[in-house]
Amino acid sequence: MTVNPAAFLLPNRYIQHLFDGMREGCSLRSSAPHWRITIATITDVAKLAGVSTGAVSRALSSDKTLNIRAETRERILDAARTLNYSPNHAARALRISSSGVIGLAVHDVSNPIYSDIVAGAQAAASEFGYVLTLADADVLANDEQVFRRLVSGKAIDGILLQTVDNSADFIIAKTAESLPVVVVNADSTNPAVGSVAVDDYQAARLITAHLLELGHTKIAYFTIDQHADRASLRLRGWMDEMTKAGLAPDESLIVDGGHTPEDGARAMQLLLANGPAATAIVAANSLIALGAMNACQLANIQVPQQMSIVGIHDFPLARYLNPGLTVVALPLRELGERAVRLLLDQLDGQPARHEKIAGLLPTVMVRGSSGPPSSHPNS
Amino acid sequence: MTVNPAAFLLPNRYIQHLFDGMREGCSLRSSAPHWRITIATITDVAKLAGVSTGAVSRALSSDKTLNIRAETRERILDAARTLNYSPNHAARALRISSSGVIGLAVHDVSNPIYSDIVAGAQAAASEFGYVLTLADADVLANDEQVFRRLVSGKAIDGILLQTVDNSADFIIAKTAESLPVVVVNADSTNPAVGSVAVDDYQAARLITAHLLELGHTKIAYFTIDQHADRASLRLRGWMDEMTKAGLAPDESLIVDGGHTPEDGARAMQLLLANGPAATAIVAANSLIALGAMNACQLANIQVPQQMSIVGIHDFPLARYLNPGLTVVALPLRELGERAVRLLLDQLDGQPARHEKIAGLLPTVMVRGSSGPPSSHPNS
DNA sequence: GGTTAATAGTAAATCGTTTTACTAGTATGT
DNA sequence: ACATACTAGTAAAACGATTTACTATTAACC
Repeated sequence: MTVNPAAFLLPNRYIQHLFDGMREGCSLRSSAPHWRITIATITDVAKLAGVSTGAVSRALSSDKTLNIRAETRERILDAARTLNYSPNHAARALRISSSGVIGLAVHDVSNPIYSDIVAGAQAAASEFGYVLTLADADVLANDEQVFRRLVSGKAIDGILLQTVDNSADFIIAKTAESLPVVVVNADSTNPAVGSVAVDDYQAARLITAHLLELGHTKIAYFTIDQHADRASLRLRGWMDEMTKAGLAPDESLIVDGGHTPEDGARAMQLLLANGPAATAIVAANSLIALGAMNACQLANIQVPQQMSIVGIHDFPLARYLNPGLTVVALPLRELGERAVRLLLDQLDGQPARHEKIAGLLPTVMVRGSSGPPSSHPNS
Repeated sequence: MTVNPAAFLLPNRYIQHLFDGMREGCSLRSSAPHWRITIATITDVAKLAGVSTGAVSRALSSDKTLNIRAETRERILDAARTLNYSPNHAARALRISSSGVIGLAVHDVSNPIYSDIVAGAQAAASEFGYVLTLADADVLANDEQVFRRLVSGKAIDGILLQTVDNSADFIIAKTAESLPVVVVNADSTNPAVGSVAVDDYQAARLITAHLLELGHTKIAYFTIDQHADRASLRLRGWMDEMTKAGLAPDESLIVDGGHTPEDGARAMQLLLANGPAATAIVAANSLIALGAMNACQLANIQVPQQMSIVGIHDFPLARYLNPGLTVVALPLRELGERAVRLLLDQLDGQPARHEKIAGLLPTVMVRGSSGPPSSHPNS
């Protein structure tokens, strides 16, 4: 969310070596006469070095089975550098039938909940020399052409799918027949489809425990209407933690939270209108929590003095809310990274795996929106 | 920022026609034996229809110069449907030397300020049958390999660059020699590079006018340290509007605002510590405004009663802040769309153009963070 | 009946790589 | 002197689409 201050688009230190020796004079067959620089092909390099294209290809990829004199190798490398050669992506992809591109279908790029996943995937992909193409899942769903071009046209080697509900099971299964697929933060029953997930259950328990420690006993839960499986894990986390504390979770404390701030505000109004006197709320996602907090402000209910509100998942702006939103942070960046690794393993021919991110536990970020209940001795 | 409620990943209605007729039985030469479905090539279609591959290609692209019987054409179309054929992306790209992919180099996908641009570009790209590859500008800058693969490898047909400062001018010029380039929300002095920008000057004037109308006379300005040219336009907008109102803009009212919420908070503390008694602040970007608002809360200064704060650029969470942040909304979605159109025009061989988005004026979104000054009769 | 024109396609080159199989030439061993 | 092995590469066939130039066949016209 914050801009990296050191992030120049293309810093000066980059300029030197990148364009050294780039120049004209390569084979001219571009159909677009207005580009001044023509891109060198492997044939240009071969000619300049006085060898065959095969030798160039094998030298540049340091093929061990190629017998070549050190001097010749140097000549080839020099020629490649001089012409600023880099293999044509399409030709290479066609020959080796692999594009070096992986797709990430995401619902809403601007949703802060997903941006960490994207960042993690981006990092892991480029670490392994892959390029990440961000496809809008809605576009994919609505535009058959684009989807076909990507999947059937072999434009991508594999795809990371972020599902929001379970209605896509069939299509995932079908896609997985022609392409490696990993579903992100969802469980997959399909053995051909890999999956990674964070520990939603633990996260819900931890954040509920935080409220219990503050002395709350009447803790409501705002559900999320997406990710059926993930949602039930979070709900169960709240339930189990309540039960463990000797508080039988009251059915009336569970409110339908939707998934947007607007939905969260509605849920809050509902709770205030006819619910029991809850003193705290666990929202199944932070956007819901945000809406709930907003509704409290409109209804003149002090947060956290009269109502503590916490969310599941941290996002960069959460600490700048007034009050700052207490949340449990999920390792979503790591989720994105692991998803890419899983996909690359499948590309290597390994069977699909199902992982849960266990190493990095969810952590509670205490901010202003949670405090002891007003009836509690601490208050 | 909010999730589109209708956004299933791949809705059921999509399933029917997409995979109708997908089946096995095509030519088998996949090197990965664990994928059950092999993708059909144009040769498979030609064989099934009993024609040459040339006929298939020309029929599917509805080549006008092809003389073909309606019956034969039907047979070809049927065969393509049956095999669920879709042209191999790499082969096609190699032959026509155009990938159908455009790159968008963005700094921080998760920055809410940029997400509208991405969404607009995404929409426009897929409208014209292009795929958008989101490249992280930092990765591009740090990883020569990736950049070369994209640019010199012809993996993308053109690139949209979002610059943050002017240090990249040289590299942009160099890139523009081999690829069409459009810089987004920045001015370009290079005639070979296209550019689109919103009306930052008007935006600053409008939001300043809003504060003046409320009765403020001591309006401070928090500068932004990026986008040198854009930044000065915003500053000039504030200055001119102040001057027009007969208020000679006091130099001490201009504070260095940085570009993150943290920077904004620091600027606020500086203003409070030794500045004159400003009653309102125009922040050159909304993240700065957010930080400033946060600092006020920590310093126990009521917003907007004791201090009005407004920002330039709207983002989805702005209305859920407490109080909601008054901003001037920039047509950034349109900016992304126009950038893509400009790039596609350049791909068509048209010269690079420089556009300012004039049709859609910036609009002031009044929320809770701005109000009349306490000393004003209205208050 | 012979020329021209339209119809209905096809054959083959091409895009730029990668990779397999092969070939000269030289060196080694017996 | 002959077979064997090594060195230092090369030639050519893919990969899957597009496109240009061409070819049969039939029809029309004078």
